Amino acid sequence: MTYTKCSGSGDCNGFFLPLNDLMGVLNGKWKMRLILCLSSEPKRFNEMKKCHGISPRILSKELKDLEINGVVLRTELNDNLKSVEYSLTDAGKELVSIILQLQKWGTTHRQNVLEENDRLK
Amino acid sequence: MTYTKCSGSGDCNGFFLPLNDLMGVLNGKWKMRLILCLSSEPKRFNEMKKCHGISPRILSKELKDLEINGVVLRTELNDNLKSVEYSLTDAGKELVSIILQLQKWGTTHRQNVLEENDRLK
DNA sequence: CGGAATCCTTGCGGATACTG
DNA sequence: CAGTATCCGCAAGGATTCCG
Repeated sequence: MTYTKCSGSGDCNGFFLPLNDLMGVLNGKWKMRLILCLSSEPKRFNEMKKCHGISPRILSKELKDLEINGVVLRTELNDNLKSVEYSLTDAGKELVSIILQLQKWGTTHRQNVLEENDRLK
Repeated sequence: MTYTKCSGSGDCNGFFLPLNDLMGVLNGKWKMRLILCLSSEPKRFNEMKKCHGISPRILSKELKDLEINGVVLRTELNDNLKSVEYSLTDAGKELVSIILQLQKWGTTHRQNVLEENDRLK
């Protein structure tokens, strides 16, 4: 698996397979947000819904996706309140640190772009 | 800016702002791929097009987005061939290492999920 | 409380042909 | 060679209502 050659029609598909997997896990508008949201502490369905202004249909679907992909753990609490708690798996916690790096990049980078735009005026 | 509290209607919006920026930069189906594709060496328009099977309209748009966000640098070569070279900026190169971490996560994680599914049979 | 069902809109991305 | 222009389908995401 080489990084340098990208000739031919689909030579680099093998190289991008793991990235495809990754994007299948983090795709969409909400997944990274939800992961960060759970990074501090486990939360219940309605807690997350209120926080982000996400519709229940989407939230349910996204959490299910994350659960299937081993990022999130769903736990039904036996408190006679039918409440459910969502938390991060170990794999999910590994993702957090990477997402935080991306976030940090976003912060400093936004700063740079803004300064650049100022300079061009 | 606290990580732990997420109560109220939109308290955590401030926290997620940098993530929004980041997702504006990396959103869509192609951006991360293109960044990785350029990580080894600068490439020209048609090189990238052939490699990924991406339509010219999308490729053009994606590259323009990446350029605006300071990830990619567009250089017109003076070789009388009207050829254009795309390369990564320093900010873009910083992104590569993070994306590679995500990719690595995808690899090991895919493995785990597959093993888990085998175990359940 | 934690969802499922239903309906609807938007815009992303693809295909193709064309241009300077 | 490096894009634009035009058209189009589909799926992601949103709003709302209902259910156990």
